[in-house]
Amino acid sequence: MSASAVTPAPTVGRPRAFDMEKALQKALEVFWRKGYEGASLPDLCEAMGINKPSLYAAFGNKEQLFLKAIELYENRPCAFFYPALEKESSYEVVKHMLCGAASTTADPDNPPGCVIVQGALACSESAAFVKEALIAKRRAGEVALYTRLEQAKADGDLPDHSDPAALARYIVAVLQGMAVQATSGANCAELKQVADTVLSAWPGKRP
Amino acid sequence: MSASAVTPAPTVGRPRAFDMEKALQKALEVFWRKGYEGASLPDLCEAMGINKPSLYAAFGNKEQLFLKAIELYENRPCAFFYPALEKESSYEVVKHMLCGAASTTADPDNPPGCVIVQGALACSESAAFVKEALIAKRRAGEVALYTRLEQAKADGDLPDHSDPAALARYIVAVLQGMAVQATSGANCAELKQVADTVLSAWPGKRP
DNA sequence: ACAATAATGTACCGACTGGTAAGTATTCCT
DNA sequence: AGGAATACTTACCAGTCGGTACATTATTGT
Repeated sequence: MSASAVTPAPTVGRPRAFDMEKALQKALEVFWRKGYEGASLPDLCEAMGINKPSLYAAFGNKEQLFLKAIELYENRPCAFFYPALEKESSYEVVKHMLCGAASTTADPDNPPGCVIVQGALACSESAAFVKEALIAKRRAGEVALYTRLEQAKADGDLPDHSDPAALARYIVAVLQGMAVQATSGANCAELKQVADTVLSAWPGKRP
Repeated sequence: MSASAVTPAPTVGRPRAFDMEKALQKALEVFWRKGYEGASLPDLCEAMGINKPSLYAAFGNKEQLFLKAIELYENRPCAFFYPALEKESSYEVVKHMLCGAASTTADPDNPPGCVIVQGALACSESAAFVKEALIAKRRAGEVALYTRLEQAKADGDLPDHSDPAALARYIVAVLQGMAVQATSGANCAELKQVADTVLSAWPGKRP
């Protein structure tokens, strides 16, 4: 499923002079900070330490580079999301998501916010495909949480009158709002206060 | 304070062939849908029904046009926010904000979302001024709500142990998250469910 | 040693970006 | 009627955009 499996390392020819994953990491930082359209090819090349032909040979084009950077984002900085679904109670699921979002979106070692939110929120028609891809990622997260909360309701963890779809949408809205707050300069402690506010009123059972 | 007061309508010379406010309304729609950088001058001119020299003569440049469009946005589609602060109880303040946001960001007659959120969330350096201006607008809203919730606490509307700053940040995060959800395709009913979820756990007194 | 293969650096491409110079048309004031 | 003032239209500007052609360099297999 990794890129090297799709494009196996060639045995002949001049070897690549840069580390693809490190370059992708640098590209992610640029897209994260500037968005898909705000990140120019010179921006990306400078950060990645390569030039345009190398970028195109290794990653296809700007759009494919972005999609690969998003894949890396989901596996590294944003790796807290799907594992949180495995927690035993809905309270802990939500707690891990909210605290993970607070830590990640306001991490001083990374650009502020969430690239899946701000990568292509409002953009020109030429970025429509990327915008739709990010919408799909956001919806997938919401659906996964919804499914988990359905199970919590079936388990008796959430009360009978609760609406898992509405709760999932609510939590996802808070996560996305925290990302916006991070780009506005909110720090981790401030975002954790938001998380605590949500958790203090969570209808599910406590651990 | 309006533009016509700063630039009084001239009594001599060829009269302007278009309605400045209607043109500004059209520009707002383009910026709302595409963001500051995603909206090109041909996009804006076509929607406004004028050509570039007329745009520059009437509005200055793209940046000033954007700032004037945002001003219009605050006075029209987003006019619910500051009046909501006048409501008698913190519950009603928050209710009006959440319901107003649900109606505005998912209004089928307007682009989805909130231009103050998505107008310049992640962008290139050349849009830094616009980005900072939008951050300031978002913070101003949060501060205004914070001040109102401080008063609610002093009034005994909110419990003594409550933290108005954290509550204001929480509500603003939900509002911004709702805007992101609207750009992802959420409709008004779905966003109202988010609003209801927040309101059902609001710590303030009910009307 | 030599072909085959692949990555690199340079230099370029057409299209588009925000912005403007200059000439023309329309109005008010005298 | 004529001048002054303003807006409109056309055509253009330099700079940047994403993307690539081409020659060069570095490696492997024979």
